[in-house]
Amino acid sequence: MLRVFNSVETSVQIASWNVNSVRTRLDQVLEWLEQEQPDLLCLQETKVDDPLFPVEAFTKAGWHANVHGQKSYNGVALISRTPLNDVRCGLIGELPDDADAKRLGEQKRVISGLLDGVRVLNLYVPNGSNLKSDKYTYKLNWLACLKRYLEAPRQRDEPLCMVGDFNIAPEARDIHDPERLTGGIMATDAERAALKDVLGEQLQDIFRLFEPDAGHWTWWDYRTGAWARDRGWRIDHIYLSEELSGLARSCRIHKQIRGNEQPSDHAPISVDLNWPPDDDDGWDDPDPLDLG
DNA sequence: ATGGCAGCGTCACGCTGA
Repeated sequence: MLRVFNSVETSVQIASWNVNSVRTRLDQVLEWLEQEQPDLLCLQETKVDDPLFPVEAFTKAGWHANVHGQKSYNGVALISRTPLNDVRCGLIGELPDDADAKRLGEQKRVISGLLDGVRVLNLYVPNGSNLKSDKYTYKLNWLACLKRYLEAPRQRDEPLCMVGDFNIAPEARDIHDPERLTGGIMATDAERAALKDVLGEQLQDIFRLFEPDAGHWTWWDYRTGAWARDRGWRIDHIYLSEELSGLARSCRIHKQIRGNEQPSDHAPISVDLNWPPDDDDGWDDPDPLDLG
């Protein structure tokens, strides 16, 4: 819920976590919510059909759950302290009679809702498998569809917080071994260009506003002892539209969660925003870079 | 160059993820 720091300053925390099965990770998710108390947690890879989603466990703990899932694969959810407004599932609905969008919507990868007037868009971008796979083409098509979705007038008018598992490392500094891995899946020029196209001039990778260095990862492969060797990728991101990016106080990767017993292969990420903006207190807003 | 680990569905192992 909104935390009041003084009479005029409020803050909202939005988080994202690919949990790799919400049922297997349920206790860890509830524990993290209890500790961190975000206003909204966006989940990806819930891997469960809606009737089997453990809604009650969240309700009992005082959370609201909006779900958009499927059996075994994909699946996204919004877990919030207060009810969200105008929850929408999928990219379709904004692109009338678009067969391509409908086909891409068969996989449950998108859910969004309004939190205090901010459109929070929770994404699970396709992985793409390998460069020769049909899934790779699907990934690029999916990103092109997302771009058109964001360009629709209704989307452009709302302050946007776009979060999730993007399955793309935007730059060399987002991979533990860029020399070896650049050009492979999650690090091709085509994927990076498609993501840049989605972002346009308006959406900022908010983690990079606070941390320019390499060595900050959100995903560590289960195999090859990647976690023990800290060989990771930064593929989970938070993007903010122009009116929000100046209000970010911090952006954190909750790395220690990857060290849990039976962990997800992803760590949560979160952003703290001064929201709603305070514009009538007679003081200049502090530079968020000075607060890191 | 390849596989490795984990979860799912369904009960021995193939599919998928990243």
